[in-house]
Amino acid sequence: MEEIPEDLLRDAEENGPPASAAGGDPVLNLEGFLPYRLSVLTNTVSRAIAGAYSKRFGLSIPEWRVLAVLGRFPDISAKEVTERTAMDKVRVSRAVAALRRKALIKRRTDAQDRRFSILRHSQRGHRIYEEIVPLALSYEKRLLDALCDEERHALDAMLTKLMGKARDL
Amino acid sequence: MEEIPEDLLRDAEENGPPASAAGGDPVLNLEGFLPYRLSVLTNTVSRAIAGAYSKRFGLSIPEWRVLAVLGRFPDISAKEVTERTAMDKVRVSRAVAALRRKALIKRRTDAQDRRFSILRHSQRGHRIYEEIVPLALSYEKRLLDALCDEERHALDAMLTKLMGKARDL
DNA sequence: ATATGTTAGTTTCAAATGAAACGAATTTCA
DNA sequence: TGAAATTCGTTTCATTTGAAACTAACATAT
Repeated sequence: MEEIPEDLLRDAEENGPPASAAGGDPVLNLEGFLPYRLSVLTNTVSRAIAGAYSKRFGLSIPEWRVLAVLGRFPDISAKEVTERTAMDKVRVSRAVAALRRKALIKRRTDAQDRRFSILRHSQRGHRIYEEIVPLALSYEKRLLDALCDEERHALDAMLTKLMGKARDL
Repeated sequence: MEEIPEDLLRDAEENGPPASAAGGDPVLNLEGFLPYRLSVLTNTVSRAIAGAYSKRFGLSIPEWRVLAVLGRFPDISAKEVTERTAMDKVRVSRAVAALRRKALIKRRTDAQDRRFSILRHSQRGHRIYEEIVPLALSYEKRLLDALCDEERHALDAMLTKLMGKARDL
């Protein structure tokens, strides 16, 4: 791994800051910090979903995402998959390779521009997709049970606004 | 890397599903699927923050989180850091090692129970923390500019509810 | 006391990740 | 034309990650 010189592992300074931040020092409350809360919520949700799908179907999250987007948009290129899944092209390339290895998707080459691939479900891939979709929707539904109908609409709008803002910053 | 047998790389089946999902087949709209939207938003936000802090201060996200939680709760153990950051103990262990290597935190050993460490900022670590906190808060503020005050309160409540629900599922 | 079990934190190892380099196909422009 | 630049997708390589194994310290029970 990495060498850790023994002298650097000793306490670096004998006098640290006071035990509780004194004066008007800025303090960040991690458990109320939006980026942190989003991260924890997302990881919890992703883990739950990934756990279920990887156990049952042997799919990683990137693989499932490619399968999902091809369910809605068959015959698109890897390039378009990257745009629609917000994954980088390396991840997409590897997910596509894995799905092809498992014979869950098929690839043709675009005759007009031979740099582009044309991807779609295989029959097996489509069957798995159709098996997963209700599970995914059910999980989302149960998660949204935490909110009333009005809140769900508000959340929808807010996520759109936040995403727009985040893209700008 | 991994061998991909040539025969598996060929199209697995000649007849896939129809180009657009026919009949009442379940279709999942990825761009409206809550777990996916959360993931994209979180990754966008995390990347923005991580980029700024790693460039300016050479901190990874786990390192920054440890520094952040120690700013609010000095003299806690690595165990308590894992609880307060929602990171697993391996990540915390490595982040703590890295921060000690950079002399940004100090570690003592609990005299009552010598399995526990007692962690706190070094002076340098505290200065960096105090430099980052306003940046973090400013980013959060600008992100929340996308919402009105009422929405901010509603979002706060909804995130709490969703997190509770996600933990249950 | 001593054996068994539990907990805090580290290390190991294999897999996932992403930046950068790359090859192939296409476009641009002199 | 054909040389340079661009784009799609893959591969390489170094870093990050986490599950499992591990060590050290402590707790419990016999």
